[in-house]
Amino acid sequence: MGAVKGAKAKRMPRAVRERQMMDAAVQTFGQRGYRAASMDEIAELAGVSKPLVYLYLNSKEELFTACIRRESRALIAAVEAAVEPGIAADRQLWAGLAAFFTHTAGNPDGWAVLHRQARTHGEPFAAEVAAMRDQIVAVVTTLIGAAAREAHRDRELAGQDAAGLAQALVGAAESLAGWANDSGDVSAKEAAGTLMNFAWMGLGNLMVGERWSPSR
Amino acid sequence: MGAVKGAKAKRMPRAVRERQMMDAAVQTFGQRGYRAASMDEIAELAGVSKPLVYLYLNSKEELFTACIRRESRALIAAVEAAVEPGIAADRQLWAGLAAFFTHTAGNPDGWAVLHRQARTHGEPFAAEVAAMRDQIVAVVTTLIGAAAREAHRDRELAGQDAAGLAQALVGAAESLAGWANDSGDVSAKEAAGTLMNFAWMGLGNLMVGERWSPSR
Amino acid sequence: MGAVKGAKAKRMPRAVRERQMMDAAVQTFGQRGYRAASMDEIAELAGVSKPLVYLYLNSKEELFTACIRRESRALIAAVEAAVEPGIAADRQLWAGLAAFFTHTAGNPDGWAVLHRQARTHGEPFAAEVAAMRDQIVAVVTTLIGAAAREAHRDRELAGQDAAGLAQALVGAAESLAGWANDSGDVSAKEAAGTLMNFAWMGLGNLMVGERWSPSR
Amino acid sequence: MGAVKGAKAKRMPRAVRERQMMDAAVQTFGQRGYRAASMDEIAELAGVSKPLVYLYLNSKEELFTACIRRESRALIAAVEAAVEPGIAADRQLWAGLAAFFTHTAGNPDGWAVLHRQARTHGEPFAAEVAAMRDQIVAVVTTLIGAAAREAHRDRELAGQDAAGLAQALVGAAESLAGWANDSGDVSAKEAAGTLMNFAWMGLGNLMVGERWSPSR
DNA sequence: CATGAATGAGCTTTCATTCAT
DNA sequence: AATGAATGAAAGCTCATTCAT
Repeated sequence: MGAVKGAKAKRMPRAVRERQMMDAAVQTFGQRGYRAASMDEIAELAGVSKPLVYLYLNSKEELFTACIRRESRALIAAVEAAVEPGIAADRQLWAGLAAFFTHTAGNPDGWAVLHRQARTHGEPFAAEVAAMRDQIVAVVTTLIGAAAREAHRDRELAGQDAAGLAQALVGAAESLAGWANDSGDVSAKEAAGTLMNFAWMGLGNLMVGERWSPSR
Repeated sequence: MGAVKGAKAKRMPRAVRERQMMDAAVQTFGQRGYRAASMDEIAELAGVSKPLVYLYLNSKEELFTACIRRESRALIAAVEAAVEPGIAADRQLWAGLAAFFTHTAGNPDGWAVLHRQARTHGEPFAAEVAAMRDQIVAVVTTLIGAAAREAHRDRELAGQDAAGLAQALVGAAESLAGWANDSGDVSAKEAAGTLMNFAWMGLGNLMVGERWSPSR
Repeated sequence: MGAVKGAKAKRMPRAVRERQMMDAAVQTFGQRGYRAASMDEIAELAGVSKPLVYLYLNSKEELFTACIRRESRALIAAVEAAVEPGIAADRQLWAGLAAFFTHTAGNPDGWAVLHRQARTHGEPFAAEVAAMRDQIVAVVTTLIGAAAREAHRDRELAGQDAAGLAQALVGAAESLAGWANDSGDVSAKEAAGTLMNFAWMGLGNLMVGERWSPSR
Repeated sequence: MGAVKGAKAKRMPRAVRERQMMDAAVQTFGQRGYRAASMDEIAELAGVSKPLVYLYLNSKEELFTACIRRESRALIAAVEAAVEPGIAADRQLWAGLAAFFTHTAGNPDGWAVLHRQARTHGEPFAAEVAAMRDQIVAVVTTLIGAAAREAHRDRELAGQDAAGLAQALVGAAESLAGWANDSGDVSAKEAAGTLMNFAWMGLGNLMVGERWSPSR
């Protein structure tokens, strides 16, 4: 993860070459940032010449956009694959969060591209990432809706509210991820547990000793 | 808000010029990003020549650092001014959050510098903003501890727990602030309310219709 | 001499372009000095764009260092090629001096780079040229030692003495070279003759034991 | 020597201020070189504001020229003061050389300005230093002429020859000075002695008509 | 007598991008 | 399918020089 094949191998099929380039690009964009990443560096890391990068991916902007799309799809796929429909809503949420932490921890450059770089560099890219966020929000909203119905309540949360809550959840997750990494050895599942405690039970309940647990 | 005096006025005292330059820098860095912002643009926006910017602020890096510091101080000051010691912990938290959202909404470029740009562009700057964040997290941790004691419970939250929760809360707030600014039509008080609902009550309670309210 | 092909010829192999650039650089550095020479001027004189100069030679400092090295090697080679081992020491010395004056006269910009510019602009460059000078001084020291032995005298010049005399001789030669170039109308052979007259008649006496003393 | 008064003292007579500026300028030009020396640095070292430097000395070029003139005069004066007319020519030469070594060793920045910087930076300055050199050459020529007459020889050395010899002498002196400094503790008088050994024994023979020739 | 404020012009360096092969 | 050669444009930074006070 992170390291990219540098060994020169000539005449590879286009799809393979393209993947190598995107791997190199994600790594470079994630670590250096959009502006600081140079096409030279990306090409060298991918083990190809610069004109080839342009032949396949047209421009720095398109390359960055392609990276955002690829990483978005991968993240969404990881989260969606983890959520088992049919089980209780809170369990689904927990599974989704765990998958989110696992994927971002195992793919830090991709996550950096999505979370830090794409939102930092103006309209063309921010829109791209907003679309992905909307998809995640939709998943969360659905889960919350389902939970509300489970609770036998007609009054669902309004869309705006759900969007805000999803924002807060992702922000809390990001923050926890950074803190957990710095504090040493907190696993993705532990982080998901902590976050569920916070999000599902609320501080008010936590303070009177209640806890959320996956095996509740 | 954002707009800077463009009218050329010659021979101003250094302190005034410096403020103009920093205003222009915050605006430019916040909107374009650290790399994309050019010293030319900053100078022009400030209504001075580039050499003067260098004479007073030495380098792009120092200028950016100065912006981060100034905006950090302003944000901390705004939050601390809002928190009235002595009242109930949840009310204090709400007041702090409201001040936070108010300040970031009224100062979007400054907030972008702190939240988006400074953390995206490497160690010298990230450290600067991390220090400020730690100050805020410390305040929140204290509030959560106080709230736990108020709940007349001997069993306090462990230090680690409180710290983790504070991290999650601050992350959620940061994320919401960006979202509220972008969405345009969410007021600071609404955002603070949403977050208190989420954080204090927990999703579990929200879905069965309970709400947190400041006038509880 | 000095003039460089200005005719634009596109797509030349790297080695050729590099030589053109170095030619232009030596000319420009020699005439303007290190600081006053601009990369723009060098690139234009070489008939290429500035980025190409940087692509091949990395920086002004490295370019200057490369010039010093190339000119050093050329000068040493010219002198060494002229000295025929086996003939009398004074004839060897004369041949070396003549070659030295011929080379510097035919290559005034290169000589200016070595003698005037490199020594004037700080450690990185001065060290480079000092190494070359030491090589020449070593050769001359050896010659003087050999001459002393040829004089059938048991009392050789002490090592220190020979080294000091070599220093003085090389210094005198360097000084004369600059003067001969500036005066225009002094040929290399004339300069070599003048210096031999001055130096050898003195050395001749020293080697048979005579000394000058203030209290003579 | 070298260090310049930095203490601020207001309202000094013009002559004093000018001297302070020139001291600072010589030091800065000598150490940094003409181009690398900045008027800012000179003004600060002199303890005055930049406009004052311009008021008194008009421009960087004029300032540099003034430095060259002042240092030239000082060097010439030192040498001329040491040469006692009436004593033997070789003793006079020795006295002059000793004074030269003493002055340049005690005034390294001034000597650097004359020997390294002035000759390195184009016409306006090179001419200035050439004039000084001519004066020294004239002194040496006179001495040699006197010596030739002392030797009861009618045939004097031609002017060109004398100029070349003076060049060689100064070059040898410079070279020896550098070498002596690096080798540790060779005093000005010792250096002068070594050089006289080298030069005078040679000159002595030249003046009685001997010549070296390649076909000897 | 002395200076704080200010700038036009130029420098080194980098980068995204394109030919010609 | 792939690349070595080449560049226009712009960015960060510095400096000699001048006003207005």
